[in-house]
Amino acid sequence: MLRKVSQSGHGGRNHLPDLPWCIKRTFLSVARPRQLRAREVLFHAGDSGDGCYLVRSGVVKASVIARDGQERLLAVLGTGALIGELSLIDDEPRSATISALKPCRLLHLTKASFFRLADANPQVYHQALKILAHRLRGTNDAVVAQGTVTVSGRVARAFASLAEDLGDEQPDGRILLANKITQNDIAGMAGVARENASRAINDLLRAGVLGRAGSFYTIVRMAELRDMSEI
Amino acid sequence: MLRKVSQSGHGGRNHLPDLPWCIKRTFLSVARPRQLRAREVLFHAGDSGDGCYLVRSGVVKASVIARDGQERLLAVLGTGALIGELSLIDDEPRSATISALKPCRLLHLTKASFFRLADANPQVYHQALKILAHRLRGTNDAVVAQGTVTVSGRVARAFASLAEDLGDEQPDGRILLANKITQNDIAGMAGVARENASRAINDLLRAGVLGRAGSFYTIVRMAELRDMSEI
DNA sequence: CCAAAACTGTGATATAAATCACAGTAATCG
DNA sequence: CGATTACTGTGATTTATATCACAGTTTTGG
Repeated sequence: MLRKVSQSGHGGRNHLPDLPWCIKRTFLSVARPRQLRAREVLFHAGDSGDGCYLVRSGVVKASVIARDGQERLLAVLGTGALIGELSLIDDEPRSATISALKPCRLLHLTKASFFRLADANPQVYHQALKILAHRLRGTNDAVVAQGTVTVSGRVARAFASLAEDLGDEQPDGRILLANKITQNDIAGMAGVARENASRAINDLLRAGVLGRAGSFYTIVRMAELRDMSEI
Repeated sequence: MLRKVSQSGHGGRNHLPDLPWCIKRTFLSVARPRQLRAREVLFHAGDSGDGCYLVRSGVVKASVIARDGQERLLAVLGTGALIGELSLIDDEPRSATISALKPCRLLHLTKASFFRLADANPQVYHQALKILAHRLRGTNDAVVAQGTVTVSGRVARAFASLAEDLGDEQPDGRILLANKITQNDIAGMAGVARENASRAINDLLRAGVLGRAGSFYTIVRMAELRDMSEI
């Protein structure tokens, strides 16, 4: 989880803030543990589903398959992320597929438990609203960016979003993406062809905005990245 | 407001469902009236703002100006729409500019009143969560569509969204868009050049999916429109 | 009611990005 | 540890969409 950055920077896009204490407490008091092996699917888009999950450790991805078979990655989420809240709230089918990128420990909270606890403690409702509002700001921005920003900008945006969701700030200020990320992942998040993502990534590496060690990227100049992806 | 369609069809995208009774009651009990003249701006993106508004009559548009000066239209909203809920919840600046397309009567609900009432009646929280969850599903879809769907598909999607937000179902099943809509509006919603929106609209008119009377469009075959805009 | 302003339709051209093609490199697993 | 599979980089080509140009039409407001 990202620490300093997520707290200082207001501008997070698809970022799930560290869960507020009252939501965390809700989870810890009644949620049931669930394990995922690497590559295991938690649920598919379209499944009906009860309740939501908290990622206690590991990394998952949220994706949808477009009509033409292309996979669009919505986010890569690490420890502390909350997933499946939409179906918790509205009983509609899962809006995305969640699958594990590494082995995960999750906590599952049923709809019934959530509302029982929230009804008893409106703080929980208030925080849940904040979480959704934050996500909504992020997706609103993404819609506009998608139609306005160029390919390199969208690739920059993908990295910024990854930084928020699973970045780890180092002592020297760089942000380490604590998971192997492929060009396909980036392309899927930015909604561009893999080849063009490749070119854009290399531009960022050459410009020194990004760094790479193996297939682990680091973000060297976050501000610049944000600026590029700004709408 | 759309009636039959909004209730039968699950698939609404950017649609604000008719407000549930408990939210409506909240508004009616404590909100203060506010008038807008045509073209008047309620607030700009970036403004700080307290509280949210309910559209009692008239039509407004929500838009953002991209960095390059291009206006992106997020939605055109009619009677019954709720606007400004994000800042109500999280105290962040307004995420979009709201301006009146015709004279409007609004009701303004302050943050303090909202939370006072909601704390006393968790039903209100539950419904507010549902409203945000619904919007989030819509914007999630829009992000994917934006990157996946062709220009004509996005134009179709813009019309579908307008139908949800201010369509009026006629006895013969057609949906009348109860406001003058320009090609610029459609282009701004679809995120395409005006000229190309023009071509796509004319294709839809020729195909008989849309109809037009003056600058009032009607949706003749909603199912087909949805299908085209599907991701 | 007339002039100015805003909107529309459609061709011609330019351009960003997708797609194709393929060789080189790294990762996985049997 | 060697072989298959997955990932990466980069050129060449094609394609969808933006942009330009401009004439015709409607709407608006003084």
